[in-house]
Amino acid sequence: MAVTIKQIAETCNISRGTVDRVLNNRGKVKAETEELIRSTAAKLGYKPNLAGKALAATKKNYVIGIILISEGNKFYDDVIKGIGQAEQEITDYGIRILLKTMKGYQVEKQLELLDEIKDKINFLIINPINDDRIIDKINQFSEENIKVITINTDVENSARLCHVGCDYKKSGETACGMLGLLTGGEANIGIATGSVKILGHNQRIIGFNKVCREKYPKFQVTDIIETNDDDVCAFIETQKMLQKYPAINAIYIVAAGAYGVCKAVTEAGREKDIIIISSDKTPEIIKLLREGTIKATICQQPWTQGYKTVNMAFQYLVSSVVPEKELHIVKNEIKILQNLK
Amino acid sequence: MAVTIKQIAETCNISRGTVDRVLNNRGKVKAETEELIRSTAAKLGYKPNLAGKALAATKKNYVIGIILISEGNKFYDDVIKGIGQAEQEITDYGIRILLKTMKGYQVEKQLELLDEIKDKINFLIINPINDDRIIDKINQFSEENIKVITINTDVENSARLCHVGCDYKKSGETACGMLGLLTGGEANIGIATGSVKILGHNQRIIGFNKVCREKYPKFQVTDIIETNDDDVCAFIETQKMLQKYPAINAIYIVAAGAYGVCKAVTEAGREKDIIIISSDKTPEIIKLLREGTIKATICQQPWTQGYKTVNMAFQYLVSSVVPEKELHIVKNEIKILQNLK
DNA sequence: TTGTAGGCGTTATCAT
DNA sequence: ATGATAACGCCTACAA
Repeated sequence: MAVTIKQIAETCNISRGTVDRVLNNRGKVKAETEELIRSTAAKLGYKPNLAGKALAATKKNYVIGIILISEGNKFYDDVIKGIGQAEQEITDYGIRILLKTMKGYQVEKQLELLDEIKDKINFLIINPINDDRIIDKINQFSEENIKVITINTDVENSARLCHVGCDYKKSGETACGMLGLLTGGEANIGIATGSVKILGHNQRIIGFNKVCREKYPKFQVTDIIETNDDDVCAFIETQKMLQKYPAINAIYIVAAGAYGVCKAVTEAGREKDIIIISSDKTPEIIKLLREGTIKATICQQPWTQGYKTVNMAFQYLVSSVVPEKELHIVKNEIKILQNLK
Repeated sequence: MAVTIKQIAETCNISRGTVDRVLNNRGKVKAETEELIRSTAAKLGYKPNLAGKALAATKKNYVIGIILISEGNKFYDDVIKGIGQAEQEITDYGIRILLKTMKGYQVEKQLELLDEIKDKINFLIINPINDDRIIDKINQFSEENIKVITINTDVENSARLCHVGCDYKKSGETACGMLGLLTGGEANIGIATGSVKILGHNQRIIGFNKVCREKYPKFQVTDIIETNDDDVCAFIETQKMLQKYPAINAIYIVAAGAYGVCKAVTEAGREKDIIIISSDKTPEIIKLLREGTIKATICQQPWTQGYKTVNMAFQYLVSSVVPEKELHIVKNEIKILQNLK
């Protein structure tokens, strides 16, 4: 049987209350008793019991607030499913979830949501815009004992507990590795990114280029276009690119806009001789994989991102467990027609 | 706040004890009170609270027994890691794990372990040999209220609660799909299976052939050899195969023996023109991927298999939760050099 | 057949 | 600064 607070109290001839005060740093304990308790706790190998903590925590009615830039972005569908699963599992512990969503990268809007949610929550999960005002807000929440975890996108130098997301660079590396295998290592490549202003997209391209350089010297990145994550824009830009560089025989789609890119390729009658690799697994991409226009797509475990993040918030609230790592990086998954699931 | 037993008792003007009896089917309750309690429980939307149950369950000192045919099989390393993680998380609930391992498919040995473990455990997780005597034993455990979950391999018509494992057929399909992408859909293929007597291996081949037939008509499966999951045997058989069928330019390794197969290929100086795809992610396979001899490997989430299974056992013991599905199938993961992790 | 009460481990409140 | 006690939700032994 594991060691309990009660046992520590008994071996020290001290009340459970005092032991609790020491072990949870609530103060108001004489230095020597504190010392005694800490040492015997260590000696006996005390580990707080989650079930007990959880039961006691039900009284507190904790709320986890979540802010996602998810509207109009199918990628987040699975993130939200993961959140939902975790939510189900932790309602037993009296913890609720308050989810706010928004559309597009407007700092003002996100600040507004933050203010709106602040006095209703005990923990914040956010998909932050990389802006100083947002960082300030995160730090402020943190100081007022609303701890923060960032999900999917991170911000530098903030007081967040940790970040849960993917390794964008590795995602790009994997895309290039896949393309290397599918082409025999020789290709003229067009890259369709979302925006050169978005860090994650750039990191993917950096990873892609790295593998090009180190492993596939005959890969030639001929052009990079921006889709602005919009299918129409993607369509137009891809058309232009294919006209300008007819030698292109492979395309790496870094972000959204896959449908537009593929439409331009098929309209040009090039779907047989251009190999396309994409990112993430939206309904459109699934369709394009089924049709054979896209050969493979690199995913980033969206469900797991949502699930894990909520679970870490739960652990913190109930057991004051601070995530052991600052970065929690999910896997890059390669999906082809046969393992789409 | 969620509904509790206490609340149901109060609204029914009945003691908590009686409500507990009804809700947990302990009998000895008048039919009409039972009816009353059940209906109000349903009306109020009662859901048992895990934290409460778990805390009460600590007194019971439950033990989960696990029997794995894992010795000398690196695949299980990650399964056991997943089990370990789950174990850590549930010790808080006073549940322990008792792991027994064995080597090779000897029915007698597994029966022996089953007898040895029986009176020490409250739940059984097993990687069963497909034999009637084992099935009988599983049914017997189940009747004596030691419920069973099968992991990685399943047995038909047994009283197991459910099975956690991979979809071997899809694994073979994915391997073929990958090979299709890497070869342009034209190849002379040699298949190196473990044993034609092992169900999972055969299912992989069935899946592989299915995609051949339906999607890659120019794929030709020229030869199938058995490695008996042994590298030396794999080496010898592969040598013979390559001599007999020099046209072979792709190999699908279904089970263990990858090192032996690859050794034969490199010794024949054919590593540049034979594309090799394997299964699972052992240290040898990682090495061969790094060297470029193997191009891709199809994995089956071993960690998740271990983790999930223990968690389901936990849920059953603490909350009598019977798995909602009879089959819990993990994903087939494609790993190449860049996303090995 | 039903009710009562104490305990699982932790925490919060009130009293000392 | 410390102790005592009740409570979280559930289970169980015992009493009625």
